[in-house]
Amino acid sequence: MRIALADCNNFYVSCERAFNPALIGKPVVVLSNNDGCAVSRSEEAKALGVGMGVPAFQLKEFIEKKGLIALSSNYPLYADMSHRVMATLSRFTSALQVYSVDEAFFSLDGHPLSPTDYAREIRSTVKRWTGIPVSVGIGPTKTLAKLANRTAKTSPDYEGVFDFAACPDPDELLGRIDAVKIWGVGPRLAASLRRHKIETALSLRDADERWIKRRFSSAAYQTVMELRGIPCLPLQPTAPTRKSAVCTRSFGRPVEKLEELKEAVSCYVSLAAQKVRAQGLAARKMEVFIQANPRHEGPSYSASIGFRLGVATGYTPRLVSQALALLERIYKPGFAYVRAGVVFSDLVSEKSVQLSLFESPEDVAKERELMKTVDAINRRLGREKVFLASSGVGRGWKMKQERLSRRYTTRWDELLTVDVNKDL
DNA sequence: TCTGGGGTCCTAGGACCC
DNA sequence: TCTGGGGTCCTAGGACCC
Repeated sequence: MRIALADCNNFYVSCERAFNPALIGKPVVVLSNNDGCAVSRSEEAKALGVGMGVPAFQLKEFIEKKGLIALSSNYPLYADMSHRVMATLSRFTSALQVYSVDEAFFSLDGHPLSPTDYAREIRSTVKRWTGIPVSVGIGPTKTLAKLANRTAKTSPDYEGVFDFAACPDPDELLGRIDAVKIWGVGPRLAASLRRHKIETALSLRDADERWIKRRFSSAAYQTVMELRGIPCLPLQPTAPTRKSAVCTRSFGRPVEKLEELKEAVSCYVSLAAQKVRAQGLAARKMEVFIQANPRHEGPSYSASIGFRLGVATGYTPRLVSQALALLERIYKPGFAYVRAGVVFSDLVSEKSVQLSLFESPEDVAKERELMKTVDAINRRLGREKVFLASSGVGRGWKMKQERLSRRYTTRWDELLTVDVNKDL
């Protein structure tokens, strides 16, 4: 069994560079939602010492003195580029598991070329067809493919492709990898392991697996087995249907009034419900939460409340009114709220929704038709052209995106134009 | 002054049942 | 004073991932 992991290098930054070559060779970061902090960094930015998750205000000095370029995140662009990369990868394998926006696992079994040669061909094709640089790691298990990918990325000698099987001294390599870098080992587990003198991938691999299972978890046990080359995490080529959909935002300013919170929650319900409907699903459970910033002066407060809907639905007006009722129950005046969110879970297929005695199938069909129309309009004319008045008309709940690039690939009016008479 | 957002899975413990 | 045992389901919270 040979599993490969293709992972795009600095994905968001690479997407920006694909359409704006002026960014190549420069220190660039892409900021999170609301321009909050750095979430993707070019190699040059990393070399400057810009850390992952560094808040935007701390970047100011880098921007002014070191020429750092900071961009707002452009999700429509990244989503489209992700599809292009995945479509390209899928030409090379029958079993592609899209693991995240910028990563995919796939099987390399049954190809005539050596795994390394095949991976090189894949890598150069993706670069040529999409402009996105990817690294490929190969191993007998997903966990080892992940580690191999890391090696492919961090050691320039390998030119973006590394096969664990081709490694002359795997123990030496594993001995150099900090346990916390292993897929599935987070800071908490790593700290506990350290207390037992397990500090590297090598020592975790050679730990007593029964003890690991007893002392920690079955997930940790699986990690140990995977490090030994025994697959516990199978390739899952078909994407499972989503189990939840959430929308949460920080406000960027403190909000005290219930009316304003209501607008925000209404807006988030609309967005999350749209995600649910986009997959042909309906929600049976909803949760609303609000948070008054513990970092601010004065007392902090946060609360969440869940509700089981009698009948699963994706109908925004119904969901909004329910959410607002929940919000009223947890709202306490006198706090400076900085964040709110909604979670939909227990999602079921729209087609198999069990109606109650009091629902008329005709009404439900009408509701669905209405939502379908609204979604279609918003898809064509841009997000939230049609929305509930309860979401407010002040546009106060939109994301802050002050340094946004164009949606080069998904909007006709934002296509890249090239002036052929001008030198680049 | 300004520190993201969207997911999944596991586990422990409570409620309840027989 | 002694106070079962086994099972299910649900929930909250933790941990981890990108």
